Amino acid sequence: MDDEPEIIELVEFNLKQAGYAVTTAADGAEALKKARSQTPALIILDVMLPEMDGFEICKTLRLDAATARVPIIMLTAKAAEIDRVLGLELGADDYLTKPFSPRELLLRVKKILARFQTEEKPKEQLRFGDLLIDLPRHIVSWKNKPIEMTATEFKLLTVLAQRAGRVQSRDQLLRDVWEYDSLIDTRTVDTHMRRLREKIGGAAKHLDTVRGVGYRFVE
Amino acid sequence: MDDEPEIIELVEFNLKQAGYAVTTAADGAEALKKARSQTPALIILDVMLPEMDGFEICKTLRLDAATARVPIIMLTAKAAEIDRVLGLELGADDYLTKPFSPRELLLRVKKILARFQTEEKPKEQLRFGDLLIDLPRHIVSWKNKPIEMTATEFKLLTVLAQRAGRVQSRDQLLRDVWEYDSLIDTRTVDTHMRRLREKIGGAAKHLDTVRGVGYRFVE
DNA sequence: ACCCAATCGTCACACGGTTGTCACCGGAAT
DNA sequence: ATTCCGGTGACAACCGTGTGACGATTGGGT
Repeated sequence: MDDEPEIIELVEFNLKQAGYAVTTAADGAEALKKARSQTPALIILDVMLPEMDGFEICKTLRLDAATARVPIIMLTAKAAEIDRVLGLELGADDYLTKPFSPRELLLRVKKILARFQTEEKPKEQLRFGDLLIDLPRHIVSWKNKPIEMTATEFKLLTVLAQRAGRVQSRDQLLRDVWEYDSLIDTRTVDTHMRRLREKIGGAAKHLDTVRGVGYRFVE
Repeated sequence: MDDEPEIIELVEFNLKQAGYAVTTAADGAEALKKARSQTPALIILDVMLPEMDGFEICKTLRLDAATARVPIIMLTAKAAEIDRVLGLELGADDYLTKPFSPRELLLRVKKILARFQTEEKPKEQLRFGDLLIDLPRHIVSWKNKPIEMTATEFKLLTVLAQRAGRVQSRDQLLRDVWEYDSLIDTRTVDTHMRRLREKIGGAAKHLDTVRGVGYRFVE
């Protein structure tokens, strides 16, 4: 599902060669329609598409119950987009940066399919020592005692924990936690970090401030 | 990474002769461990190995995110194995049948490295001997001990290290590190270089002053 | 419909670390 | 010998972050 014919053909040829059944789509609308009716085992999606871009399609696929669980591999030209692609907002399962080799493509496809066939879902729980974050249940506990927190605080903690070790700038956090771009002050992040730290008590040692850069969850 | 000492030596000698940095491993477990910690640019793997055979190692390397993208050349005695080696299941990038000539080995190595250099992602880590710069984590360590530094110092070090070997003028550094054009004195760079050198201690040997021109990171 | 509590975004203030600048000095280049 | 350039120490201004408080909004309960 791509705009550039050569890339479509390259992907299609190699996957068919390897024995996979392939369906292609010329634009976003067609892609969504086919994905919904056929529920494929895997979707390969180019970021650059006519009309609706790959990001939009990815989000839409995730919202529809019929396709929400189908793994998605994104094709992107920019390495800078990787974080966003794999992040919460889009939730792609893997990516390939153009140009890529056929072998690379097949490897990714095989890896993703293998992972999903063994029912290994994206993690539902994050554990760091005594800190436990249960995503579907929306529960955080410290030393087996539940910690009350608001939805925003939960999401902030989740985003940081899922990128454990990597520093997240305030802008990045605003995008991923608040989900719309910087209509709000970046200092708001500070306030929420403070409230989060107060509430999680001892687990606050996981929340690092990296001066001049942002915040980081350390294990 | 081979069992037969002569072959290991042959490969190692010839690659070093050609200017490549080589690490060897005596068995599969050691190979996996080293591959994971060093993430080499290329792995040469003998099919015949004690304990775990080359096929297993190849599969394991492909499954680990740290080594999944590293190209692999397999050494095999049997021409009949070639299909399997290059096929999807193993996904090696090339092979050599024993016996092979040093010239042949070098040709393959060169070819594979050239192919893969074009699809490399921007590096997340820079390593120079005992000095490690981790960009997403925003951490610098020397001999595995973290070094505290400010955001500006980190960026200065990063910019220099990413252009390792090439001299950067003070103006260039002001543009790339401070990101706006020379509202500040070029001598400010000197001060930051001093502070950086103080903090990174032994690693300061990497930071060269090129009199009359600027600064350079040497490996 | 009304009230109350909880949550959220913003602001002002304070403090400490960080940063840019300068003057001075020693050594390299000519 | 002289000039020029980079290293060094000191310092004041500034910036970034933590913090307490406040008003707006929301949502649930009565």
